[in-house]
Amino acid sequence: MRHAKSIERLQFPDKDKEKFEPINPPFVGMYVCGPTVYSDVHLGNVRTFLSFDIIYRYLRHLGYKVRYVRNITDVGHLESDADEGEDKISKKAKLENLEPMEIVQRYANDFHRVMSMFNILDPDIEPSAIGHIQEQIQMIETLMAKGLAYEVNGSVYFDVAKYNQTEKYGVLSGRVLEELQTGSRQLDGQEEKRNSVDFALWKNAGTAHIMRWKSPWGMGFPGWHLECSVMSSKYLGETFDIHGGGMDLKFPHHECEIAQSVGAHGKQPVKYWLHTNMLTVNGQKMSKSLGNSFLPHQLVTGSHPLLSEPYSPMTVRFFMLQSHYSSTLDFSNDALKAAAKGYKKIINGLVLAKKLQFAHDESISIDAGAMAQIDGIIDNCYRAINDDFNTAKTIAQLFNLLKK
RNA sequence: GGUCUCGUGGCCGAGUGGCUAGGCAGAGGUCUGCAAAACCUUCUACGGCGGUUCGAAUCCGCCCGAGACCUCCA
Repeated sequence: MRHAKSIERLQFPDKDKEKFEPINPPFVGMYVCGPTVYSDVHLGNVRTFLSFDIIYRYLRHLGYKVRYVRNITDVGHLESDADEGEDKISKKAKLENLEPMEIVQRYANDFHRVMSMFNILDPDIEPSAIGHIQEQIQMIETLMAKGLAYEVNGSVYFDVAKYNQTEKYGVLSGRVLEELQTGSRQLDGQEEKRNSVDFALWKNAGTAHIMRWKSPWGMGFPGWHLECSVMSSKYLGETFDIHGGGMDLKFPHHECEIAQSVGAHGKQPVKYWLHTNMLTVNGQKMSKSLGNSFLPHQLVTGSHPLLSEPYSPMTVRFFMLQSHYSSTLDFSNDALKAAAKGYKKIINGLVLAKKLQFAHDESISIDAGAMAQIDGIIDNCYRAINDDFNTAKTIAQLFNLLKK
């Protein structure tokens, strides 16, 4: 690949850009926080996985041997941080009178269907939290042995204040522990914790709970943040290259992950953190709780009230790639309409270019100037995608190429 | 309330100090029996007020507006 140069820049926690250098080239370890499978994935979720699909594909294109791990969260994600906070899957199972594993299976299947609908490649490993209960218990034991976790009534919490004595909690998201403590709202049912910022590693669960496992602290289930620390280190090592996820996971989820991993292994788990920004609707984040979700099938059928017509998954893919992954992107009918036309244009060009390849004729002299121009634009394409995977810039270059 | 981000032409959306972003829409044109498609040309910018600089959409300050996180969320 003549034009394939190494990625020059990548976004960092401190917002500076640096050259991307894998820890053990040509291998790259990449972990992305996957979905909690308790309901349908919406287009906001899709945007994140699409962004990392591009990154995964591009790294492979450059010749890196990528191991891409994307988890499925099937236990431990609480409705709230309060003691009576219920597991999302468990709640849904009760609601629909189904086995929790039926819920997990149903929405995991749905997730996979949606991923393939958008032509998003499968990860190399897709581990689930339930499949790693033993490893999670082991990590808790390690943290307890180091004095970074404590048990209360069969639940185990991470001691953030203790951790903060030797490490800094909150660096990734720019938080300061003292401010978090004074600024945090008063939540009910937190008497068990020594500190409001402490988070659960293991939650005690009585017989009323349908999802519970045996542990040294009694029957219960693992906390949400723990699975990612456990599974990423198991499959990618204690320090790996890229960790991704939605911006809304930066705090507290990723912050807690760092604390757990540093606490247990004594080193930073991740070299490059990448966070994708939110898909918005009328300027507001698309989220399940706000009720402004667009579901993939609503898009394809055009059945959402805000859509004037159906749009293909590839149109949406194109639409999303016209912005940078770290910017918010507003979802609207007009924007999709424009994307549909633009996408068609670029595909027409691609089809045409493929036809041209079979028309080589030795008798026709090649215009050197035009060739140089085309080479220049192709170079620009690589420069654009190398610049923190800037797909918007890259697409603009592709349109320039089209004109030649 | 605290922390942070953003504010680009009719719409979407790149761009971090000087060099055309791009797409969609609009206008004009080429082609065509008409229409469509395709292609060519082209108009409309940088929230406001100051400051730094030879020069700012780009850096700094203040103001206005929007959003995110702080509590489950990709």
